[in-house]
Amino acid sequence: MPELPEVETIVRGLRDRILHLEFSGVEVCLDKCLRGPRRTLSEWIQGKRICGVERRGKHIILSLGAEGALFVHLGMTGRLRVVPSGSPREKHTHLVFSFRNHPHQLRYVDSRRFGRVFWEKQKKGGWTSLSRLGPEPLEISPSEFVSRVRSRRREIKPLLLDQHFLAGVGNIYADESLHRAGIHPRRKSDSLGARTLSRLHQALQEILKESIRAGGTSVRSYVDSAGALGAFQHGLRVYGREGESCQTCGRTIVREMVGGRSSFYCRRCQRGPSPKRS
DNA sequence: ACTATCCCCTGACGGC
DNA sequence: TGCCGTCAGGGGATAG
Repeated sequence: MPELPEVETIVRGLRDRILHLEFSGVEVCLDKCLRGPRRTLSEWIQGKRICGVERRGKHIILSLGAEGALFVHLGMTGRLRVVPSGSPREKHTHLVFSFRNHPHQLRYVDSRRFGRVFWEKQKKGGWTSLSRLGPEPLEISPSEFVSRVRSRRREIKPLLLDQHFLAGVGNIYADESLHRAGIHPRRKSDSLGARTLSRLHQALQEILKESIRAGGTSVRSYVDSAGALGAFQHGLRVYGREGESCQTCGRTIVREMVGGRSSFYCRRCQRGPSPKRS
């Protein structure tokens, strides 16, 4: 599941490998991953140069300068890989981008098909397709974060996962930061105190930065643009650790659905909003 | 403005 | 060994 740290890792890798290259074409093997007509993409991309590789939330932005940009959201299992043009295509390769005078291709692979690729012409006032995203967790200040959380009335975990509220946090980092901050995933956002939320803000930033430093978390299928695994899965304290002991207090970590998502937490370190549930 | 539910799709996994 | 049913999961759509 590529979340912010994984996407950041991919973006940094792509920056090293495809920045300044000029697209010579794209082969579309699966229309459904495109938001927009394929003819538009192939015509439009032809001869354009990649002048920036950026991230916004979980989106990868290949900037084509004054012309516009190409956006990639990797969904659950999406990958962007830079590989030699002659190398065998892995299963579920949906898009193959080629470059002028360059021996490598950029390939988009996605077994689950939840990812998508879209493009937009440059216009003033930012990208329309990203305009609804919330602030970046690594850029928002503690006080903004606190007031933003307290202005809503929702369970804290689903709120953290809401990309309109905050852009880039997914299931892994929501669970990890709530554990580090000692907050139960079902606590109502407006019931949390300023000190508690400052702790959450700090935990979130620390964990995201630690994971970026480790090259992301490789659970399931994640690899970076060069095919390398991340290492932050070794730093996870609760995610995927149902039945194991909490490293802080020793109590067994539980898994429970919150807002429709598996949530891993420690009942001692993260006290619930009510002692029972039904 | 928020919640619940469905859908997309495939690999992994359990049962037999 | 293999077939089959079940399910997770990001996010968009839709209904309430």
